[in-house]
Amino acid sequence: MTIADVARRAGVSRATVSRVLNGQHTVDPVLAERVKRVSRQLRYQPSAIAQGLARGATRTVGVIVPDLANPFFPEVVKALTVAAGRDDFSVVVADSDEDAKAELRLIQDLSRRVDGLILCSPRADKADLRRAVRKGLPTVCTNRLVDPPLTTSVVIDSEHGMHAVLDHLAALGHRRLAYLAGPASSFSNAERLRAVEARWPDPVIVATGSKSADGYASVPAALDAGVTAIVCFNDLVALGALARLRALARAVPGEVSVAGFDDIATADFVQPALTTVRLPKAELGRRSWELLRERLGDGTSTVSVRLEPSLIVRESTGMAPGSPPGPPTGAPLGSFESPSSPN
Amino acid sequence: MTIADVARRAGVSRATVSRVLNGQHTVDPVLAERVKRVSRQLRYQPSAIAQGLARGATRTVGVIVPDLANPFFPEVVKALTVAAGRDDFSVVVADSDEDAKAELRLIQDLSRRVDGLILCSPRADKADLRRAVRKGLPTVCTNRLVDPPLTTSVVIDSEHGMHAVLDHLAALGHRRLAYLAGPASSFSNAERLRAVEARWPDPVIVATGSKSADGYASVPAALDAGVTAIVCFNDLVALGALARLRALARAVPGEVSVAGFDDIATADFVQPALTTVRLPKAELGRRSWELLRERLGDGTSTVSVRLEPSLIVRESTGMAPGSPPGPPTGAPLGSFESPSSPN
DNA sequence: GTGAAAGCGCTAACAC
DNA sequence: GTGTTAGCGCTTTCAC
Repeated sequence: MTIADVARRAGVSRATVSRVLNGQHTVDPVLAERVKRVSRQLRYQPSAIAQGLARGATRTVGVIVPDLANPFFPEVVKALTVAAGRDDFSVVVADSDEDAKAELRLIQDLSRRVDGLILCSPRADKADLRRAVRKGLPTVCTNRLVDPPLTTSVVIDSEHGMHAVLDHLAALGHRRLAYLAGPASSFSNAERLRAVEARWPDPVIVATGSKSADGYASVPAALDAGVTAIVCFNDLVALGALARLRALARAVPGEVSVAGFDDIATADFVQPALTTVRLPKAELGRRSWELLRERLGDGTSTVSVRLEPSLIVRESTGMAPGSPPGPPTGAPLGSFESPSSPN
Repeated sequence: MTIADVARRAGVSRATVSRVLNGQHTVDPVLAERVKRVSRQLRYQPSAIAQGLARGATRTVGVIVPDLANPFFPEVVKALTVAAGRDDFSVVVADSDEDAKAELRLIQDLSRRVDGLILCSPRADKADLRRAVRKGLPTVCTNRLVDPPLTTSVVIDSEHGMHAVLDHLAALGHRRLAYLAGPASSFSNAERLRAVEARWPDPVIVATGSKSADGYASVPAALDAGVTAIVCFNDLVALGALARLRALARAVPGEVSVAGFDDIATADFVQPALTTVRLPKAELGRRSWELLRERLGDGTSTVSVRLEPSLIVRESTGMAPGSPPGPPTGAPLGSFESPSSPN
């Protein structure tokens, strides 16, 4: 079932079929109608492969994420897909399983079949990334700055987000705090880590991963250091931490407060509901697409975008044990939102 | 950067380059080495598009899921991707957002660019599905039987799974039970629904969706009917139900027991830990690939596979209020696992 | 307005 | 062994 079949049955040339099917208005309405009818009854579907080769473009973009099982990424991908779809682009998703090598392989593989790439929270190191993307196709990164002129990024103001939780916790009277640090290869983690260390006196840093099981495993280390507050790399880790604290019979937020990052849907459905730094997931996806679309066009837009997170205070954070009753001495923060702004 | 560039620089024909790069051993080792060296230093990457057109096959399969944000699907997809990767196939994932129309569009779109399709829990109706897949490329469905000879499936024995929870609940003394039914378009839901109605006397059926917010919203209706046990379409819904019960100050499992389906990772990290029917997600993915691979080969393997779920008893289910203390009268079930078996 | 023909980058007969 | 050649299914000048 090729364009030739349609052309023959419609008594026109393949060129004409192509014109009609691509909405060129330069065709006799009568012929156009005939072509449409025939291709409909033949259930003709042009081969995207052949179109891709002939056009030199596939109208497809690839997005690579470290872990689809972390609901954060699907949220971003969904918004991205909708936005790209509006511009008639398809998106294909791939999961690197938090593995830098696999990520690099996926970049290579996808590069051969798509018009552009969106790397969500890429884990590969700078040099490898630069090499993989070099001379390659239009690429945008989310959650990471990579060689700015080469690649354009949409990032989150992690410092702001971290400061927001930290100030909130300080106002509640907490003095000893732990940060459950995520993957060493995560740029967001590095930024968050830097922000805690800069803002909080002598924080306890516990290296962990990005999954609930990691959070579960890391709680004892934090507790041993005598903390009353635990800030986690992400919500999945925070969920694990909550579970461990419960297993250890530590009241949350009575004895220890817990906060996460991301604001995945589940954060609001657990007990106690999770206080977290919400990242604008949908906007992250949308903006990523917009940036990529620009690069796909003229090619050399070099602006990056920075989005602002917002603190969502729920039930997992409260007064530090032994703090004076009544409102905290710091300014009440509550749940504040900051508008995101381009940069 | 095409194969012609490599050929020129290596002083051979394009055919030879192609042979070398495709691992044909029919080439002079000296030439082969030279070709490899040149293509390496030119950083040559064959165009998957051109290869696809020339070979008539892309070595890529598409998988369509209703909702990537439900961790159940990423688990399946991950296992599927690993299995396909072992056979040198790439996987592209698409999310239909629980929308039958979108799903059909995705089938159409992907059909034009992949060698085979895996439809996870497809939501479109039988007729549309049959039409979309008809004469189309090799397809396998998971979680749904669709026109068996046309499409081959890997399904879960939902009846068995439902019976397991139901028996467990009955043994705990429950008499009034609600089933929070998922999307009407879900085959799994239809099967589970049929199983409750066949096995439980006068169950309360509450129509809901597939997300936590749906579960949250549906709890009052169940409570109004005076139930002491709630079985949910999936774990996400169960998480929402748990949250609502807490908001309503109903003790779980003291006053009401809750169970889900799937066993997503989070099920074990919430409070109380969720009793659920575990579906063999990894095996679902693996078997789907194996079935598709067979169809990709000779083409007409027509066997389907049925996998067995297992009841995982955690903390969200307990004795019905007012039941006699001591062990339940029914046979103790605990957490039992049944080996999955082909069919 | 329409068709013929060239070509996208690759593979695979088929000769040599 | 290796090169020549003919496509794969489509788009797109370029004549007519």
